Amino acid sequence: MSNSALPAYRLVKDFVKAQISSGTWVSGDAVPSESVLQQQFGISRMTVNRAIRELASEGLVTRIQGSGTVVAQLSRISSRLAFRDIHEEVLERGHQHSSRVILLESLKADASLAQTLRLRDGGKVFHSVLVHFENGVPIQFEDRLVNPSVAPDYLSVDFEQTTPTHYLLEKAPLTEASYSIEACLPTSQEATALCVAPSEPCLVMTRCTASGANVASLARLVYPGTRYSFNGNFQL
Amino acid sequence: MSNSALPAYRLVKDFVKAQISSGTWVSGDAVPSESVLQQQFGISRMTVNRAIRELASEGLVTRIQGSGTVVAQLSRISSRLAFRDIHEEVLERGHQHSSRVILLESLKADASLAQTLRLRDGGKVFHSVLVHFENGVPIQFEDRLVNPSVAPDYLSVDFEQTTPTHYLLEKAPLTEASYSIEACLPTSQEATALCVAPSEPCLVMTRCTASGANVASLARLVYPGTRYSFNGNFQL
DNA sequence: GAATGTTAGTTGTCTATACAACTTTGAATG
DNA sequence: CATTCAAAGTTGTATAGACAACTAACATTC
Repeated sequence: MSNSALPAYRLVKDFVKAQISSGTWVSGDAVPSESVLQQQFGISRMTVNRAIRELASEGLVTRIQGSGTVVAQLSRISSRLAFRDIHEEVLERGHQHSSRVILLESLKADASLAQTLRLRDGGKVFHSVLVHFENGVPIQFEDRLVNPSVAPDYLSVDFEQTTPTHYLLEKAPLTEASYSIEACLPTSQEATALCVAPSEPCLVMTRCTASGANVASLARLVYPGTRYSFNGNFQL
Repeated sequence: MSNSALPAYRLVKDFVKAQISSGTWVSGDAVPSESVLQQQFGISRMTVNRAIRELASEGLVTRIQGSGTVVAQLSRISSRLAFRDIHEEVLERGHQHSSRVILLESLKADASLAQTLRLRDGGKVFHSVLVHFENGVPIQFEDRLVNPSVAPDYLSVDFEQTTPTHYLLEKAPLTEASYSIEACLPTSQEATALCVAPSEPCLVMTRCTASGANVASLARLVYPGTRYSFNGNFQL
């Protein structure tokens, strides 16, 4: 079923990967120069260059102009962690998604909030609180603050039809985001909304997203510990 | 301080990125074909090809051979989550790392464990339990099962000098890993070792690593919720 | 020995060209 | 109308060559 004829640059990549994953070459070892690989494989230097350049961008080797290429330190496993819109995520599992709006309001920013959202002190901020359900079971509590200059009509959106994440991504292209994942106990409001005991640990993601120069939104996403986990995998 | 002369492929990349981050081009929009960009920038097609190919590997655009290139769905933020050796991680924060070995033993695998580690039923498995400290404060409880065929002398290593993660990475090049992050209550043993109340939520990472055809290790890493969080960021 | 210049080797970038593989469109055919 | 075929456009891969930028080792000079 595998492609009978892999492109040449893939052969070079796979060869180097095999040396690394078999332990033949270890961290710090020199990778043959482009001209050596070029001759060994009987291909042009540009093709070798592409292969090794891609390996470098994948973090497997380190290149130093003028010096050479070495096998990278693999002490840090690095894998892509993806945050999908909760709506899409649930649908992807073949389940049904619904949500309930608990609160949708406008409030005045205090000093620290104004600073986080890069607004003037006392400026208006939109605030939404929702619960998301997967097949009728509460799975995410979403408490969100939104910069009005990014989404002026945020308060008039029907968030039982579309999610705040989806709406915001449409209104303001995402350019930057930072997040933090912790384990916390839910507040009493969160425990009630998620139908969990106040003593049950929850995964809490705090996420700040920016669009260009504006901070778009600050969200606190609470997941019941027994019903949700972040998963991922890494492959050489 | 910025490079006065960026290479041509970077100019093309930055141009396309700017269109996306400004919202001029949105998800699904067609990106100009390579020949169009080639003429607009007055450069060769290979250079344009490199630029767009790299954007595709970064997930910003989607290419379909024969059809064209479109702006990708950005509904999933994807950022690299790195797992570093706890020792390096603590040092990187400028703090001091130490660890205490609680248990180091050999045991017989039951059926389910043998299957997970891809061993024969009843085979020998190494088992280690450690606590890691950051500046003397317990920060990670590490319960680990190790495949003896990958690290035969695991039991004779001094894990107050080196960490299991570091040792295993040296003995067996990592080729694959999968992980899961949850919020749980600690077991009584974990609570005691981490000096936290049994009711305090903890972040639990379960991680399975493989080296070639062998499953190398299965680890349960427990972090006190109040002292640890996973952080990351995304940038267009 | 120390400083300087030279040289060979390496990676970084770019070009012009070529052909293959695939998609889409539209024309020709039945 | 439906099918088939052809053509144009797009991306995927590869080449041979060129020059720039940088590093490391060596030789020369002071």
